[in-house]
Amino acid sequence: MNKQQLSRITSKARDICARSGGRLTEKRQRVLEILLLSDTPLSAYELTDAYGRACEESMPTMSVYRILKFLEDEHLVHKLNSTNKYVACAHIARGHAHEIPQFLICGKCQSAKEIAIPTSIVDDLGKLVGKAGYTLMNSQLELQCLCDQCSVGAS
Amino acid sequence: MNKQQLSRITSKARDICARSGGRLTEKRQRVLEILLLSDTPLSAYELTDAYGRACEESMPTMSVYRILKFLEDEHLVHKLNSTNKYVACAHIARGHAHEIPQFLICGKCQSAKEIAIPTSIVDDLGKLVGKAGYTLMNSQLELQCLCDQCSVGAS
DNA sequence: AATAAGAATGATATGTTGTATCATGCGCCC
DNA sequence: GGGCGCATGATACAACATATCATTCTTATT
Repeated sequence: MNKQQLSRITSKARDICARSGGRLTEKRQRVLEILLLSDTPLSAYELTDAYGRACEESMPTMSVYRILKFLEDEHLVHKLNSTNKYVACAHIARGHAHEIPQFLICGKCQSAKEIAIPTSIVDDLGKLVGKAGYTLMNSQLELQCLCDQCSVGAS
Repeated sequence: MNKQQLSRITSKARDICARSGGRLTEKRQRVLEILLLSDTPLSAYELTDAYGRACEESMPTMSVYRILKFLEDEHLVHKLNSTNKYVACAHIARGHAHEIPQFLICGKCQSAKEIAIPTSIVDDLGKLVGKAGYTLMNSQLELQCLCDQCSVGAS
């Protein structure tokens, strides 16, 4: 991702925050940028370290958690429950559809790709859940995978 | 669950362990029983407490973790990654098919129901994942739901 | 510009989940 | 019954997360 793309995304993110009455402060923006530039999801503590390296000044982990919560509330960041790590939303630049995010997580290189679940599968799941006596409230799938690159390397 | 059902399941569990060269010791069996009798998934620390209450003697949490690992390896217990809690496998008594488990977790009463995912949905997911450049290695879905009972209560 | 209100961040403590490691106990086989 | 291996206990610590109160920064209003 180049600088231009990054600034386009953060600018869009700023708009999204403003619309909900929030503010994308410099620290919040830096945290978001670190996640946008990272190849893999990061834990709150890894983010704390990365922030320290990137900004020549440290941030308490507590603040990182608060900022992550803010960014999650604005749908700019997602949390991976299976790994306790955080990723930037892949759809900030384009309309930001608020679809339920699905993640493919490579078990080898830890990369995570955000994809959209087709309506048909969601519907099938919903029916299945209904037959079991439950109602689907939300479904952020996190699928344990191997990415093609790691697949090749392991051959 | 009555005593007869319970002993039928633990007996079956003992067979499963024996077949893989393991032993369902008294402590392992007690931990399994606590999970079988619990209405909701339990964390390792909740299990430690429950064990203490049920058995008039305490067990170090470390041992609970070890026992949970053993039971997981024998496919007698599953871990819910989204909540860091543990549930007894719902299929111990009947052949124990080793399907990929799927869980419906009620956000209100915390109950978790283990269901089987139809092959068609798994296949669809696999294709989707393939198109995204990944290979599905394993898929234990944990769907955030509301159970019918809680649904009614909230009306 | 002074100031008051509220939002954002810092600092500190503590709770929760999980792993590492070494010691001890216990059953089983020869 | 002596030794071997598996199971458990005890202790320490690492990683993830929240609670709470203090401080600083923004912004609106006068």
